[in-house]
Amino acid sequence: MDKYDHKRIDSKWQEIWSSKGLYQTKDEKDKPKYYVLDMFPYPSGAGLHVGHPKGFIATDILARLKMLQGFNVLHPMGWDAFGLPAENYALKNKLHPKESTDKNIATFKSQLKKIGFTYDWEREINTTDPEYYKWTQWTFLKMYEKGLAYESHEPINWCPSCKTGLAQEDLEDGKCERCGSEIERKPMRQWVLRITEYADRLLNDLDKLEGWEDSIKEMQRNWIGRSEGAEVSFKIKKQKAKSKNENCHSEGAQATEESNASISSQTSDQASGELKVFTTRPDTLFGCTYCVVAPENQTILNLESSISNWNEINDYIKKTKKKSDLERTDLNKDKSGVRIEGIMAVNPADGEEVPIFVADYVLPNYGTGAIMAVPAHDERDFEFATKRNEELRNKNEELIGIRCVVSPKDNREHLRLVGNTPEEDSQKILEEIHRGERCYFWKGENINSDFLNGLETDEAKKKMIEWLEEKGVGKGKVNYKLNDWVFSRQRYWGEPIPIVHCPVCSTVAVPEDQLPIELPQVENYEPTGTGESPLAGIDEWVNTTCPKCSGPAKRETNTMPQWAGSSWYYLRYIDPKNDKALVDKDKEAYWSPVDFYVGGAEHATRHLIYARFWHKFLYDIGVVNYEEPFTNLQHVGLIMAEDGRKMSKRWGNVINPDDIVEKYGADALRVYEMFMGPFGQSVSWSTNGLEGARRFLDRVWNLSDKIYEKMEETERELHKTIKKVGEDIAEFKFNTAISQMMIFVNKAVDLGVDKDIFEKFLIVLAPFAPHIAEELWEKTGHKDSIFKEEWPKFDPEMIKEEEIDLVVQVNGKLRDTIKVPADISEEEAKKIALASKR
RNA sequence: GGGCAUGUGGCGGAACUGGUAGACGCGUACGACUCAAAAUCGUAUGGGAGCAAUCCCAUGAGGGUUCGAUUCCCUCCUUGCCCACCA
Repeated sequence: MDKYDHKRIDSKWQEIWSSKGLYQTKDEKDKPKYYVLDMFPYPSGAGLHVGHPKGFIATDILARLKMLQGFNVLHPMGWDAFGLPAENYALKNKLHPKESTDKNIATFKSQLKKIGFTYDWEREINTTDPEYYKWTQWTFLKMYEKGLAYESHEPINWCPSCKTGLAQEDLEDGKCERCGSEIERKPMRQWVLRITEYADRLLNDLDKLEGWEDSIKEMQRNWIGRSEGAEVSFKIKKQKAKSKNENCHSEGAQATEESNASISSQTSDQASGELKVFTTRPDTLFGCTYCVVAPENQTILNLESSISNWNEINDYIKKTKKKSDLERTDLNKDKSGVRIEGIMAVNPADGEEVPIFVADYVLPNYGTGAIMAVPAHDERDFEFATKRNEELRNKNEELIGIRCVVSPKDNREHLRLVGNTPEEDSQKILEEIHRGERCYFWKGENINSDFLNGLETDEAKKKMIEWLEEKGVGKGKVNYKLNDWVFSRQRYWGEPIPIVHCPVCSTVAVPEDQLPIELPQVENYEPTGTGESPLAGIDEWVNTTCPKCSGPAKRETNTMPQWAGSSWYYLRYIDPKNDKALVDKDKEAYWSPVDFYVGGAEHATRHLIYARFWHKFLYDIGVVNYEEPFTNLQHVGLIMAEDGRKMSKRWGNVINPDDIVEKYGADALRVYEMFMGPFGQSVSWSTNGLEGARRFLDRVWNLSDKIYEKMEETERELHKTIKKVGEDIAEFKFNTAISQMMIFVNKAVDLGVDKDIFEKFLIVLAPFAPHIAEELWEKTGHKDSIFKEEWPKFDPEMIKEEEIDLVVQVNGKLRDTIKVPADISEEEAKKIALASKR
């Protein structure tokens, strides 16, 4: 007989599938739909390595299973071709991004086609196609219309090497995620999307996403970073001339009492402003002994005239600016800061005047950029106060108070929870806080806090917020770590932002019927580094007329970030050629949402948050009918090189799927990648393992020549296999599915099979190894594709074990193993066991 | 520092809601076929004791619950990922 000739078989079936249009998806609305989606790749110059197709193989298996189960399946592919990586690659290789992108797409596509995917290439999309990005721009206009897209001049993250502003999400360790350069903070005009408006919905709807892995949901929760607390206003007053405390060179605790004594002393100095702070612990307001503002905070700049040591403050602000983000967030670094002389902040709770510092441990872009410091109950404040006090003590000046207002509860369980050894008791901790030797930031009971005394933390918080609101000096407030999305890039290779700047009408949206605003062809597309995009240099494109007044105007030259086009692409596959709408309503209603989405975990806090936000917006304006885009989400584990490192040109350990397909066949690659280990886990490539997969296919091939008679034992195994493979694919447990198929084949080789059993097995195998399955299906006498068949049903009777081994143990020791009927009752089993013991 | 994972033979990994740990694959050893090798097929393969039936030990470490724990609980350790002065 002939051998399994994978080269002939692979290309034969790939041709047949494509010429017959087997995988072209029709909108057959009488059938149930199933939408399986891969995160579309950006076509880099390096081409695919063997790790890329792993996720694609998985979705392909799922798609083929669903086809066999009678679903109308949508399984599309496209290209995320805009953005920095594509542009940097083009720059490096001295090519126009358009040319290099097209070339790379061609390479990727040919590589993918060799693996035999069910992609419907009629629906291929490309984010750089004007017919596609027309709708990206359209959505931007809608957001602008609703006030969700706005211009801002706040300092943002700037990558000096990529010469563009970046979003919070584009940083890694304070460095540019793409090139690793240290990020600078640079004030510049930019477009920003108000994603924070959706923060609560993005957070709360996570609970509805039962088909998402918990780890990814948790990452999103942390990224959104919701915290409840209060915003409190401190009045700013001119500092009185140095007074009674001048002579006080005592310890911190005593200084605290001194200042306690002055609580009610009212001054007649004029208030010269207000300092707003955010805190999650309004219950500790009575423990506030100073305030800190971030160096970037505008409040201090406005108070220049009242500040007596302005030069010193100004120096500090300048120094901070020079620090990179990395230096600034370096935790090991001592907390630096300068006291602002000449003004004091008034604690609204007790009227006490407390000093104000500038310090860079307070971040400008969280909360109000200013805090109330409670050193007795916050680690960072404690560290700062302790450090300052050392200096102050040397200078014989008044110390910063460390005032305890929360007493740990005298409860062993509680103390253990908050990280204290059981020997420590609350009294001892309390004494230490009082002496200013430690801080305590967990919950407890309020003391030294006037009307909060005796209340537990949660109640105290509530009461304080009520009180603040009543007095009009503060309010309950929720804050997020999530920042609004910095949406403009000063680069060439992105969607132009459809806005016109008119000297008369200022900022004007481009009317919808003028979309798309196409990216002009230019000679020089290198970034300028000036804060303007290279588009600014193209006069004939920049100069336009104002849509409102028809006067001369200039186009917006910033472009959108890479994440723009990928935030909604899954909707476009549903209706890729529609020039009237982003997506047809009926088609959207049929196909949406995506049933299963597979891609890298690195997108958990970028693409997946952006896409959810974009989708919710489209929901709000009635474009889509469902609030969440992806029902099930599964992340792919990386494939590492055989040496355990990441596959990379640098290490010379990259394996190209083309070579594997050539040598072992597409089906061997598919089976092996799914058999390597649990799908979500990263595993190292092993050529020996790959050979094992190929051996399995050879055994299947050889089995087709040994079809004789029906064997009950084999038939039983078949039914088990049908059940297990079907279930395992749905749970993405491909490794155990393949293991079960191997068990079946081993049994079939040993005991024999008949035609019926073998054919059913071929259908089960087909999603994994479609080429060989088609070939053998034809060989057994079928004319049509195996994928027109129905997924076989298993007979529960065939799966039941008739007898099971009952293990008899006495005191944990194995005494006997006896065969009993599988459906035995517990009592009977006991009887038999007891009888056998004797 | 916080969050989420993770830890099982020489290796990748199985083990359903607690029930004979090591399925399946790789590797290795021996055997068959061959003049020989490769490929293929067969047998064995966690460690220890024994001629053997069989027994003892073993799922990161240490405790606990249970007739019985890889699985549940507590303490600690390893490795990986994500976040990180977020008030």
